[in-house]
Amino acid sequence: MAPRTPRPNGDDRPAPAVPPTRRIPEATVARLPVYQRILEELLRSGTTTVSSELLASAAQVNAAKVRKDLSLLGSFGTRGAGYDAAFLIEQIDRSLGLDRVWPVVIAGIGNLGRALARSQGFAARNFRVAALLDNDPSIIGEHIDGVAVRHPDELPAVAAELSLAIGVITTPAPVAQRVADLLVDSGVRSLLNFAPRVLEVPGDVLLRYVDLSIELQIMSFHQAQRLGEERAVRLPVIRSVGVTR
Amino acid sequence: MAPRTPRPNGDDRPAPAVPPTRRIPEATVARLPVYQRILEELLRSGTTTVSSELLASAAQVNAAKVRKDLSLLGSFGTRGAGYDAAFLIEQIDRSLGLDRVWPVVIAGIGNLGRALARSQGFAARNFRVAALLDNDPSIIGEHIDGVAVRHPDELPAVAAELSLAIGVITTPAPVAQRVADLLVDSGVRSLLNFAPRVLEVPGDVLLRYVDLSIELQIMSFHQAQRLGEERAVRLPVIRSVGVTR
DNA sequence: GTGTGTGAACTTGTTCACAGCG
DNA sequence: CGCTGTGAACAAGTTCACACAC
Repeated sequence: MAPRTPRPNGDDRPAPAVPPTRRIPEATVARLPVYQRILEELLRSGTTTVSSELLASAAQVNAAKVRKDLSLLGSFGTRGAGYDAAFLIEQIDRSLGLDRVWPVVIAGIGNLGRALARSQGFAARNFRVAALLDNDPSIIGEHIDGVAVRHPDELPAVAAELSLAIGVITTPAPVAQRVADLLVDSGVRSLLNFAPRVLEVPGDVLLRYVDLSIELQIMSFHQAQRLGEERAVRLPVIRSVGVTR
Repeated sequence: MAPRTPRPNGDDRPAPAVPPTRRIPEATVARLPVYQRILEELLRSGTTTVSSELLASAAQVNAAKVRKDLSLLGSFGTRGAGYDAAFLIEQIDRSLGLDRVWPVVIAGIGNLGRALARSQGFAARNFRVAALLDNDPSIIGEHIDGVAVRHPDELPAVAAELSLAIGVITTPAPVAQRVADLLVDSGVRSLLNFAPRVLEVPGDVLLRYVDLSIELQIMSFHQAQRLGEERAVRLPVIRSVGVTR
């Protein structure tokens, strides 16, 4: 399956002399944008210094986790005081690679693609919607926030010109794989897939799913779980030492 | 910060005598919908029996993981043969609570809310878009796929009537918290938040984020990482003290 | 033989608890 | 004294490897 196994298991290199940044675990990377958002809100409301405790409670995580996460980026806090919000934002931005502009291409300009093209999510940070693709002749040529919708066949030319970094797939499921192939062939190395389809891409392409149906199913599980528990509570369960409360 | 700590840390109950189903780890729950989708595609293409190996390669995970995940639901495979696809789908559905209909309310009928309301994600499985909310008078009364858009003030009445289980928040960020409170007060116990805002909800409410901006930032990190690696290979990397910049 | 189901080893992620700096 | 930064303990999740059912 994996054609080019990147590091299947046995790591042989003793220690790669400290990579560009210290190795940041995946779980931490996923939390950094959350801290980022909270810090910005705090800054907007006049707070300049923030403790791990405060950040943690806002992000609904443990304070030790916040400190560990942040310490992976470097020693940016002041003992006894906390972190300088503005400075921390800058450091997180740098660690996440948000100190550059990333050109994004959206493929599939239906309801969702259109909504995303106009969304604040791109505009707010350093993401520029650089290209829009659709194969429907009645849509091609339309402009959304100043960017023209083009036919996928034009992608190779467009990609060369714009050095597209991130592709967003909002096509119907049946064509999602074809579109993914096209994007990958044009040099796009990160794909965000909104189509309800499991895609295959080469090992060096980062592929993430944003899938409404999967999210809903996970919620369904928890909801059902809860129902099960309630049922269990109503019937036997004798609660002796009960902290009735 | 956290007003009603639900289970801050120390769990006191010793072990609730085996819950409804055997305890299914969170990571497994997140993968079940993926297996589900693959199984359905296989079934559609005529396959009736499937091995953990095949499922794994389609889902891009390890075969042992598939087997462990599935064995948590029960012993549904046949040694030497594999799993019966149709039967397995049924079992996963049951485990995920998809053998009931879940009424869903969507709050915020902008570009995204509208796109979701029409989306296949809901229709395909047992989720019924039961209510749509928006406070814009020019939208209220509009029908989307047969469901009328109503004012949030009507929510209490609507909720009582429909026993809404899952709320989807697609409002602008500034009102997201208010809408969340409203939904929670009306008895909705699972929220899917698309607004770029960290929300506070009582401990017994399940809250998940689907956040374009966070997804993009994670992609940015990996993209930057990749760039860094390339550069690291090219240059000798002399790392003295001065961070001139 | 073939492929499941599962203990046991291992890896990753989380939390604790405290030394030490400001 | 307050709060960061981090080693060490712990928990969750993954992978291996193999007994065993078909």
